[in-house]
Amino acid sequence: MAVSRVKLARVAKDWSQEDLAKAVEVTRQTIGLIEAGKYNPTLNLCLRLAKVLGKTLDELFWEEDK
Amino acid sequence: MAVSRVKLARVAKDWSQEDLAKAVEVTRQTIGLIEAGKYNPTLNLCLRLAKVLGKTLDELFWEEDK
DNA sequence: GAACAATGCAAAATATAGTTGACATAATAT
DNA sequence: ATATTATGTCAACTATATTTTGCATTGTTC
Repeated sequence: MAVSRVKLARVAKDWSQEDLAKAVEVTRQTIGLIEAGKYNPTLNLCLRLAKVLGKTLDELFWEEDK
Repeated sequence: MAVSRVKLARVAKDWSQEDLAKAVEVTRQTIGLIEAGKYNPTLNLCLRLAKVLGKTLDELFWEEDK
């Protein structure tokens, strides 16, 4: 499966999982699980991730097709 | 506070809360709470809501400003 | 004005998002 | 080679999303 767009946006900023975790106030493990696609984050967390990564919700999480 | 865009999209389709709840497979109460802004739904539920309402995540949940 | 559909609200239960602490490993730096 | 940083994973815990049941209220509509 494709690399998560959260991970792409994170490494584009040269941030570690821990850097991102601190920026959105969750743990490193939570970021790891989200990037691994093993998780279903809440809307609030998605919004915080989008903001600190300089992306919109759609850019990080939307999938066009069916 | 402004009316939730989920509610606007729902009434635009002439659906009851229960209609929408069935379409995304949650309870009527969950829809009511989301529309009332008293809730923090999961990403999966947001995606299902967007799809059945014919909107994107950003159209329903993104806020530009700060 | 009784009957019914749509919504709001609330308490108790269940499922799962997110934490904490710890250990293992890979990569890189020194 | 060893110290350090970044990541994966796991078990046990806590917080909260979501369910279930039930009752109250507000329109309709007949």
